Amino acid sequence: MAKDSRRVGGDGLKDRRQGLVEAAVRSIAECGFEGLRLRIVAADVGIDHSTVHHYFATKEDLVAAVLVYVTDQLTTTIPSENSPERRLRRHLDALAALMSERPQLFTVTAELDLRSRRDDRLRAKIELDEAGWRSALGALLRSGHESGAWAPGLDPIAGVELIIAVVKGARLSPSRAGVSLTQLSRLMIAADRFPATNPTAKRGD
Amino acid sequence: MAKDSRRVGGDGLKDRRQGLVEAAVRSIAECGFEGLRLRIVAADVGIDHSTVHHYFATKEDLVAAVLVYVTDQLTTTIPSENSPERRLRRHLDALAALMSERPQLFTVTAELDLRSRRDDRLRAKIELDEAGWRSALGALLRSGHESGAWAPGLDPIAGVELIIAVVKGARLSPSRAGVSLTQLSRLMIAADRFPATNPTAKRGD
Amino acid sequence: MAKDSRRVGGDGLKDRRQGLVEAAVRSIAECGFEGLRLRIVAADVGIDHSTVHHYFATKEDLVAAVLVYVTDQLTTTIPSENSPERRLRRHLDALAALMSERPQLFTVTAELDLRSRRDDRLRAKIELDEAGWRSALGALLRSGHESGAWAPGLDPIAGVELIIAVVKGARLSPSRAGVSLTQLSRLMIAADRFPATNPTAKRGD
Amino acid sequence: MAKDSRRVGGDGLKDRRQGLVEAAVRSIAECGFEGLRLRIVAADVGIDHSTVHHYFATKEDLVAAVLVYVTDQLTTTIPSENSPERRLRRHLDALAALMSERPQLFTVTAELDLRSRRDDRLRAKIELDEAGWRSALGALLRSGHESGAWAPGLDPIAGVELIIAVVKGARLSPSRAGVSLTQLSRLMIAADRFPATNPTAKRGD
DNA sequence: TATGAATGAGGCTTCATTCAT
DNA sequence: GATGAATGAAGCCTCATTCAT
Repeated sequence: MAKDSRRVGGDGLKDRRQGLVEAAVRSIAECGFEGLRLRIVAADVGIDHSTVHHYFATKEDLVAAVLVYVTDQLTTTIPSENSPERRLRRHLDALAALMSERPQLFTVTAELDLRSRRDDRLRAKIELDEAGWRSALGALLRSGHESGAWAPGLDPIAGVELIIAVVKGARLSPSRAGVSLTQLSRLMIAADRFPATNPTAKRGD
Repeated sequence: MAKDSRRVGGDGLKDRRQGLVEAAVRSIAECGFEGLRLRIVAADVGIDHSTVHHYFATKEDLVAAVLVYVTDQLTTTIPSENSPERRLRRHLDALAALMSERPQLFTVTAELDLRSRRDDRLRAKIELDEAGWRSALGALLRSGHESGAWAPGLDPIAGVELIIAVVKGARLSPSRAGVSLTQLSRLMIAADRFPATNPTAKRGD
Repeated sequence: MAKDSRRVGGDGLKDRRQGLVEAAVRSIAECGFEGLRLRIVAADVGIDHSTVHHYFATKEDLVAAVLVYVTDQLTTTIPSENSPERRLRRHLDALAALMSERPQLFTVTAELDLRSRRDDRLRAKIELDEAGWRSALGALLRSGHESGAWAPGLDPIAGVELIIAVVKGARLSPSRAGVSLTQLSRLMIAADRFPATNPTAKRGD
Repeated sequence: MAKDSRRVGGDGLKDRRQGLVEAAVRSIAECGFEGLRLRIVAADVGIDHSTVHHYFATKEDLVAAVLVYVTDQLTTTIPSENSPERRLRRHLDALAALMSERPQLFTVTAELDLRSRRDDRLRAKIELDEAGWRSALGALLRSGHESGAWAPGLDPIAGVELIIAVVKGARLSPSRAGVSLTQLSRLMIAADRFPATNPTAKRGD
C-alpha cells in the first residue's frame, strides 16, 4: 500500500529522488494539491524538509516529476495483436485492473487534470500525453469499424471521447470502475462479437 | 455570464450572501480549492475581506454553501413522462447543455468530488446527493429494461455506473462533453428505438 | 537618538507607517541592508512582523519608502540670496551640521548608493535626485565664476563633481565631516572673498 | 578584467585560494555583501560549494581575506622624490587611474567601509590601514606647507581629511573620479606651482 | 582535496481569523 | 453591517555549515 513499486537493486543512489516522488504521489492522493506539503513529503521519506530542495529546486519541480512518474506508470500500450474488440476489452480491463491495484495513481491523475486548468505548462504536457492516447484509441476504433466489430451507432471519433470520459469518470471511484468499464466495452462491441457468457462477469472469454 | 439568475426576495439582505457564494464558485472554478482566497472572493463582490466573516463564520462554511448552491443549480429532475429511451436522452442532453452553458458549475463539482476524499462531511453530503441521482437512474434503466428500450448487453445496475462515470468524466472538457454524452445514449438505446436521423449526431452511418 | 523626528499632531493614523520607515532607517543605519530584517523593524515599533505587510506589501516597498523618507529629509535647498561664495558656505555648513545631527540619514544614503548598483529602479530614483542637486550646484558655481568668487583653477563643472565627492566621502565619518567640508569651501572660494578670521573655525563671519 | 594578475609561486597550491578571494571580490563588487554567496563564489572558480570550507573555515574568513587582498592591491606608496605638489598630483593621479582600471577594488572598499561599522574586527583593520595613509598624507602636506606649495587656506590637517573624503566619495562613480581628483589637486596646489598647461585638465582658464 | 547529501536556523510572505471602532 | 489593524501559524525557500565518503 505504501512504497508501491520497484526497489531498485542495491538501494541505489537516486532512490531518494524516486522516494520523494512516490511520497509526493501518496501525499497528493491523500490530501490533494491543496494539502501537498514539502515537510510532510520529506518526513515520509525520513529527511529534513530542506533537503527536498537538494533534489527538487522548487515545489513545482517536484510536481513536474510527479506528472512524469504518474504518466510513466500509467502508460499502457494498447495490445496490437488480436481482433479490435479483443484489444478494446483488454485495454479497458487493464485500466480497470490498474485502478483497483493502484488507485492513488488515478487520483493523482484526476488532481493533475484539474490543476492543469491553471497551469499552462502542466496542461501542455498532459494534453500531449492525452493526444497519444486519443490517437491510439482512434486507430483502434477505426480498424474495428471496418471489420464490423462495434455495436451499431458507434462512431469512431465520438467513441474515443466516450472512452476517455468513462475512464476519467471511473477513476474517481475505483470500487465501481470495473463495472463501468466492463459495461462500456459491452455496449461498444457488437453483440455477435461479444462472448455469450455471464452478462456481469468481468472476464468472459 | 456572472451573477447567473436567481434573485432572492426583493434584492434583499441575503443578496450579498448569494453574491459571495457565486464569487466563490467563480474563484474555485478558476483557481481550484487550492487557490480559493477569501480576500479575492471579497474583492470580487466589492467588500472588505474581513466582512466575509459576517456572512460565513469560517472559510469552510463558505465552501459548504458553495456545495449547496452548486448542487441546487445542478439538480435536474429526470423527466417522468415519455418513454424510457426518450427520458434518458432528455436527461443526458440536458446535462450536456448545462455543461456548455455553465461549465464552471461542473468544474466546481469536480473539485468538490476530489475534495470530498479528505473531508468526511463533504463526502457525506455529496454521497447523499449522488444516491438520489443513482436511484433515479436505476429506476429509469430498470423501466427501460422491461420495455426493451436498451441495447443488448445493457445491465441496469452497471448502466447506472456507466452513466455516472461518463458525466463525471465529460465535465472536465465541456467542449467534448456533448459528443461523449450523445455517443453514450446512442450505445445505450436499442438500435430500433433510436431515431433514424439525429440532428446532433456528427456522423450518422 | 531614536525616533529622531517630528511627532505628528495627535498620534495620527498613519503614524505607524512613518514609524516603520523610521525604524527601518535605524535598522539600516545600524546593520546595513545586509542586516535589515522585517522582524526587527516590526519589533522596534512594537507590532508583529506580519503586520508590516499591512503597510508595505513587500520588503522592497519598505526600502522604497526609506529612500523617499531619507531623500525628503536630506533635501536642502541651496539658499538663493547673498553672494555665491556665501551661498556655497551656507550649503556646505548646513550639510555638515546635518551630518553631525543625524548621521544615520547619511549612513543610509551611503547604503542606498551602494545598493543602487544592483537595483535599477533604485538607481533611477537616486540619479534623479542627484541630477537636481548637480544642476543646482552647477548654477551656483557658474554664477560665482562670473563674479570672480572662486579660487583660481576652479572649474564650474569639475567643481560640482568635487563637491559631490566630498559630501559622499565625508558622510562616512561624521566626526570629520565638518573639517573636510570647511576645508573644501576654503579652497574653492577666492582668498580675497574669504573672511580673514581663524583658519580652522567653522563659521567665520 | 577578471583574474587580475599576481601569480603566486609557480601555479602552486594556493592558487585556488587566490582564485576564491578574487571571485569573492567580483561577487561583492557586483552584489554587495548583501548578495555574497559562497555557492556563487565556488561556482565562479569551478568547485563545489562545500569545498570552499577547505580553504576558508567560515564565510567571515573569506571576507577577511578579501580585505587583505584589496588592501594589498590598493596600497600605493606615495612617491618620495620630487616636490610636494608633484607628489600630491602623482598620488591622486595614480588613484584616479586605478579607479578607472579596477573599479571593483574600490567598490569593495566602499562595501568594506560600510560593513566595518558593524564589525569591530573589520573596523580595527581598516582603521589601521587608514591611519597609515593618513599619516603619509599628513607628512606630505606638512612638507608642502613649509615650502609654500599649497594654495592659501590649505590646512595640513584638514587637507588630509579632505583628500580622504574626496577619494572615498569619488570611488563610487569611477567615471567621474578623474575629474574630481584633478580638480582637487588644482585647488590644493598653489596657483604659481601648478603647470600652466595641463594635458589632463578639461578646461584650462 | 573534493564531493554530495543533509541539516537547521532563519527569512519573506500569505492567509484565515479576531477585535475594536 | 463594515472596516482596518493586528495576529500567529504555516509555507516555501535560502544558505552556511557539517559529515561521510
